[in-house]
Amino acid sequence: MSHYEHQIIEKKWQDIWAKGVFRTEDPNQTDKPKYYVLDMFPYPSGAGLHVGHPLGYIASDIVARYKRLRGFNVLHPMGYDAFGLPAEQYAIQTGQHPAVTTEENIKRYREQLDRIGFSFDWSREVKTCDPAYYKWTQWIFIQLFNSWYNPVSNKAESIDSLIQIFEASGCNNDIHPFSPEEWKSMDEKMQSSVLLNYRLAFLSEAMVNWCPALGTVLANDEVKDGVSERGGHPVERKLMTQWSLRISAYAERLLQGLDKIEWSDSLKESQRNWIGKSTGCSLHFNLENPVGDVSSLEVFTTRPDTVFGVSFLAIAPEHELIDNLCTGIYRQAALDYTEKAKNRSERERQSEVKNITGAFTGSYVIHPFTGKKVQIWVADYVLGGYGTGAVMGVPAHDSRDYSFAKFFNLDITEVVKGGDISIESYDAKEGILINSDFLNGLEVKDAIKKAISEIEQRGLGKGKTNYRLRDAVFGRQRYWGEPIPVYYQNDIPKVLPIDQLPLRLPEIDKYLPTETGEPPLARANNWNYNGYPLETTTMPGWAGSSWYFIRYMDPQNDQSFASKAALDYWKDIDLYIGGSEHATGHLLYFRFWTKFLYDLGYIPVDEPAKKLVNQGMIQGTSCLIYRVNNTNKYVSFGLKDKYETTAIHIDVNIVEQGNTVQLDKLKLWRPSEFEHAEYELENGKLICGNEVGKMSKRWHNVVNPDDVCNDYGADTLRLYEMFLGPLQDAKPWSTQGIEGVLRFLRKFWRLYHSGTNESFFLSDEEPSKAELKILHKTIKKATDDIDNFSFNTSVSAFMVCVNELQDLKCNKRAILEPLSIILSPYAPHITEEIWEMCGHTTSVSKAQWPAFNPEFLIENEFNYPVSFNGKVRFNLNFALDKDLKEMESEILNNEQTLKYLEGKPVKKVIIVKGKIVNVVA
RNA sequence: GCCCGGGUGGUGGAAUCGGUAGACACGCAGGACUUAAAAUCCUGUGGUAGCAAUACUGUGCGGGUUCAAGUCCCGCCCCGGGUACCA
Repeated sequence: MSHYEHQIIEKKWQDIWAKGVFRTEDPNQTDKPKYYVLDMFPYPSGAGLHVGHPLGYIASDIVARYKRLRGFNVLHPMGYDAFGLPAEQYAIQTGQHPAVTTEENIKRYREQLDRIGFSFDWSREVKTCDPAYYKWTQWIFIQLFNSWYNPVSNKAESIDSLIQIFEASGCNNDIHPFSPEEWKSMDEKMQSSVLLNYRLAFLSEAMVNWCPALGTVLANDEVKDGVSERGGHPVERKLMTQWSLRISAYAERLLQGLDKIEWSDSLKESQRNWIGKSTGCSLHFNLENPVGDVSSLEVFTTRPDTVFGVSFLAIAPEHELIDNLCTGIYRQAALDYTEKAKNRSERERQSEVKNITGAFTGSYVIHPFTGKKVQIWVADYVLGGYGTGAVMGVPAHDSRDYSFAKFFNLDITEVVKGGDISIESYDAKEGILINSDFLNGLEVKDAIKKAISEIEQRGLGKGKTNYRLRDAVFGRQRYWGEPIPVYYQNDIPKVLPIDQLPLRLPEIDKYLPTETGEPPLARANNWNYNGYPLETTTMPGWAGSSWYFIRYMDPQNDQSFASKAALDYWKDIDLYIGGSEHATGHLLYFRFWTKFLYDLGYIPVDEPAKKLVNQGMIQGTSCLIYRVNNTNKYVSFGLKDKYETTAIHIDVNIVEQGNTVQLDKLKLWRPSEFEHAEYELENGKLICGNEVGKMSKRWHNVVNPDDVCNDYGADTLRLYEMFLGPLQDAKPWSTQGIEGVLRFLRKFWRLYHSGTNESFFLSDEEPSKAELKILHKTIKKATDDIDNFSFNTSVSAFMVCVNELQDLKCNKRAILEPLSIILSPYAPHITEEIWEMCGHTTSVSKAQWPAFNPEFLIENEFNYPVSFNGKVRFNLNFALDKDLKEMESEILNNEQTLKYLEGKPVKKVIIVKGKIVNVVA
């Protein structure tokens, strides 16, 4: 074979690899260090993979192959996040079992992945919908149910330890304190409901995001801008009894843990914002007229220093005392307002943020320090679900309070110097306190401390930390998810015994809720345990993905979720690659479950992934053609402004060079529309417009990697996706430039084919200094670039290397064999073929990464750019160890120097060794 | 609004520590080989002026630090992503 024929080579090696070349080594049989590189596993959708999906997989595969060459035992698995809404929606429409369609999709994904030449260890594949897998997801749920978060030891512990505390010393929290005797006298149901307030998996009545169109509840991260993330359906708030996970118990540790992991700053920042820690204090304002036994309103503030600037109190429309506080002539108007505010949907409230609304309740509180009467208002900018649902209004130093006070003409008292409160509020946390009695003259930071200590001393409140992070709703009114292993004995929720797992998903006739509105599982026959009804909601999509990285370590184990030996060897993920869209969902839940399992001693690490890299999205480039309105005529891009036109998306696969529509293919694509249409061309061509956006069927801009593999080969696809730009950046897909990569591989191939009739030939001659320099320069660059995830520049380094070796007509084995090893992580098929032609009988993936020898790069001279006042004028060659004084005099005596000095005296000569010379005149 | 990125040729991008801006690739122009095409190879390619050597100019805008700034500092403009009445 003298030509590079990618179809033949790639098929050949993929078949050989499928025999288990990339099987992970058993930790007991090897002393190699471990390296765990993981991709976020895909949801197998019916649409298959597009060219954007493999981007991260290619990067991780390069790292995996590189680490193997460096002598690591690499765990590089792949699997499927296989439970989820789309399969179920499809089942509802077609009646096909989601397990069947999911399995078909997985098969197609696998074929597509195999064509790209990934080195996954498929013997470790996991599927979250497999009962052998979800048995352990259910097992973890049971552990969560059987645990509570002990604030003293600051970790999760068995619920039994809490029961012991209750039996020995009762409970003295503010909400429902009880004595040991009272605890013992409670019946089972009462005890169970008390314990539910502590269990990490718990049943509670809570405000949830209810999506009527999907017929299910959604977690906070599954709702974007008031609509569901999947499908874009409206979401409303609804009070429901739901299974939830107490992630809020881990808020502080999830925050602290970020400091010790190597994740991108933007991603850590998203998680910090989502956790939303704020420190401040609670503060009680006594009511002028107490309501029953409630004598005060509690607010939470991060700015207790501004307490002397309070000119009103504002409470949320959901506040529990609202009915009691609305009094006198203001009562009706205030209640009307409350009712209206409560009925507005989340979406409306969000879209009308700028509108200032509120109503005076007619009630007052007494300012704890000044003794003055302060009005209580109800306002929808105060949220019922955060803090205490009540805030102190300090218009001078909070922009929302400021707009509110301006709108309703309330007092604005400046208490921190630094701004101009006649124009806007001064929110900054710096300045000197004024008009504030005992705080006067203090800096804000000190004033906050002083105010809190004063508040605590007078018994008005306490220093306090609040988190925005809410507990995660865990039940879904859906079929296609893990059944929750819970049954109800006399209405008391109990978890199934471990030996009853997995609790298999039952067969049902239809995948819809029952006529009475119960979840689909209620349709199942005999859905009970020993006659007691089983839970009918299922787990959310993120349950299985919260721990899958552990299962890959020991995927077939049926005694435990992974053996201790496997866990101790593999520990955590060294490199995790995936999209940033999971920042506040999956990546938070998976850290939470890891910390939980760590607390119970099941795993040896409390952070799942040491390093995380977000690959950017590959966007689609849509192609648009322009139809003249009310006609059947289409005009080329440059002519569209002459008419009133409508842009129409057409299939990108019938467009050449990014903008030339192939008319014959267009007519075949949609004959009814285009076969008999009229076309106005430019230079004989129909030119289309372009638009960059998400790659999706809807815009006809999906490019299938299979097509690219057919036309150019998997090695070209791999190199090209890496060459496009930095891994982390978003970039639109375009095949402009892919030819260059194919050309590079052909050149590379030709280096090894310098024999007669371009047959394979390598010379065993000693390589020259120049050849060794090129090779070692490239080894160094390739090594450094993989460590820095700078794959685009290493591809260009390979191109430079091949160009230079070609110029030298290099055909030396001592150069070209190591070159094929360092290229092999990027272009595994062509390098396997060449490695075999070189006479090796084992895979190039079993070779050793060539050692970099810096001696070959040592230069003894350097061609210095000589600049005058910073402008480079000419170059001079000097030995690198030359005496600087001598250099200086030689430069100054150079005839060109005289020319550029233009007679001016030399002030200074700066010589930076091996870099530059600058003459200052 | 706030937080995080980013702004460099016709295009994707490079410049990792403040030291020759534009590597590598695409595209384009010209040429070689060929009956022709494909493939391959060679030359040129930031802008302006010039036959050329060369000169001036040039990394979003305005200022600053420095012998030297795409890179550092100050002020602004624009683009992308995240997030929000979170007190």
